[in-house]
Amino acid sequence: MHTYTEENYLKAIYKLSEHSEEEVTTNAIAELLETKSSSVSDMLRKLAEKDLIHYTKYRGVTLTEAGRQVAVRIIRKHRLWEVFLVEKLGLGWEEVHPMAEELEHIDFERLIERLDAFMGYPKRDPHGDPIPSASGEVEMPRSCKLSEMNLATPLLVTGISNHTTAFLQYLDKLDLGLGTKLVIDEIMPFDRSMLVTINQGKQLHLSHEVAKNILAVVSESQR
Amino acid sequence: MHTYTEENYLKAIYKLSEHSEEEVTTNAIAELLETKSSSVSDMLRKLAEKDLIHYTKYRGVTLTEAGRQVAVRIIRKHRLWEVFLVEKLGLGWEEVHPMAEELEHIDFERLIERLDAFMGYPKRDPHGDPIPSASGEVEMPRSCKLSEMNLATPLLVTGISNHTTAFLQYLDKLDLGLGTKLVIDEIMPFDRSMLVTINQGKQLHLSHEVAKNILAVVSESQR
DNA sequence: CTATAAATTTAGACAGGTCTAAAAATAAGT
DNA sequence: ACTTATTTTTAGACCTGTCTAAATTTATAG
Ligand SMILES: [Mn+2]
Ligand SMILES: [Mn+2]
Ligand SMILES: [Mn+2]
Ligand SMILES: [Mn+2]
Repeated sequence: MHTYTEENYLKAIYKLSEHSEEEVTTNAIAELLETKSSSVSDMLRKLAEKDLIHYTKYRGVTLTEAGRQVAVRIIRKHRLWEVFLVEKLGLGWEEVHPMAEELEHIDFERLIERLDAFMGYPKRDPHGDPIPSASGEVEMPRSCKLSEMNLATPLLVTGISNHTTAFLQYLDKLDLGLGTKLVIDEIMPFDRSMLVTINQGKQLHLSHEVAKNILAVVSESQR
Repeated sequence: MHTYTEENYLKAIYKLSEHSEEEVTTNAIAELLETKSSSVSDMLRKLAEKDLIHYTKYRGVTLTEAGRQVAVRIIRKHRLWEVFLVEKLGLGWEEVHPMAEELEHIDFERLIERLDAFMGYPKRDPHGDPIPSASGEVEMPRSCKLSEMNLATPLLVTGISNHTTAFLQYLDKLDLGLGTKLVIDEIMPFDRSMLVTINQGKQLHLSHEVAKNILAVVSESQR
């Protein structure tokens, strides 16, 4: 249908516009895709030609409905494969992302549908991200960055917004993962690092950078 | 490592040299890959440059050991994925080949190894083809074409050498698959079609073209 | 051995994608 | 408003892989 490259551009634009209403910039895409902005400019022209994006030169881009459908479908496949790799093949959540980056481009309706069924129609991937439905709906979870939450409130870790191997391995070492209960005990003003207690036990010291990449909700159990 | 295209050429050369000692010709590759012979010539020059094939202009090609390793590894992945698609996802043997054509290019050592383990280290794919080992050994099954076997001998179907959807669906309709026991009752001299009895029951009429693509061995039970 | 046919390779063009360097447009600073 | 800095786009080149048409080599048939 589309080339792998086109798909990667559409996915990048989707991810960059996911959490804000602003137009996506050429440089932002170049940085995410580790390519040059001149290459991005070129590709934007082509994608606009195919009506996959709205593009005004020098002004940035947004996805058209057609472009959004393509992007969401890729993300659906990416996350379904990640569930498979972790749940069925027993691979670690820190190593599956690069594999899913390639598997996501394979496009057979029956394969996706069967994979979904085999996994029991999962709602979230191993990093806590929502799996878009076959019709392209994405449930936007209302979790917040740990770095923006309040002291002394029972919290539940529901997502990780940095999928690099290094970061996920670090969380493993800390014994911190999806479903971990935690309370912020103290926030250091000078570097915004924090002390937290996990699962009513061990106390950890998390840098602001780490806390920014952990998503949490206020724990149900206290309501 | 290599591009998908290079991999497809190496696989094609492997398949064409699998059952004969002769050099593989440019035209044979072009036909298998549904491309033009001028494109093949070009690619052969590049593959020889990378020492993946032995190539003498106008004389045909053979794989080097390095080239063979690449080809066999692709085939290993192709067949492992086919087992997964049929055994775990419940897809039909007639529809998995195009999917495996794409999955075979995804190359992560740990993924292959885990997939192999998940499937219980299968020896054959859903079409009866042997799955190469991780170290590149391929057990060459000594089955023969049904079209070349003798009358009145108990036979066992062990492989299918045509993976097209149309052919496999036809076999499904005939109730003929891997593991089917059969005896050749009669061979019509004028068109070499044959009457066979399967599983000691139904009698079928198979064209020579069909019989050529069914692989069988003399059934153990009679020895 | 020579003429023709078949197979193969080369030449030249093109499409998709990337890069560097240069030009153009927009944003920022005073 | 004017000048400078930043962002973005264009120009020109290159790489991979494909094609058609033409040239070359090898095979086949008298
Ligand atoms: Mn991922
Ligand atoms: Mn994920
Ligand atoms: Mn196959
Ligand atoms: Mn097969």
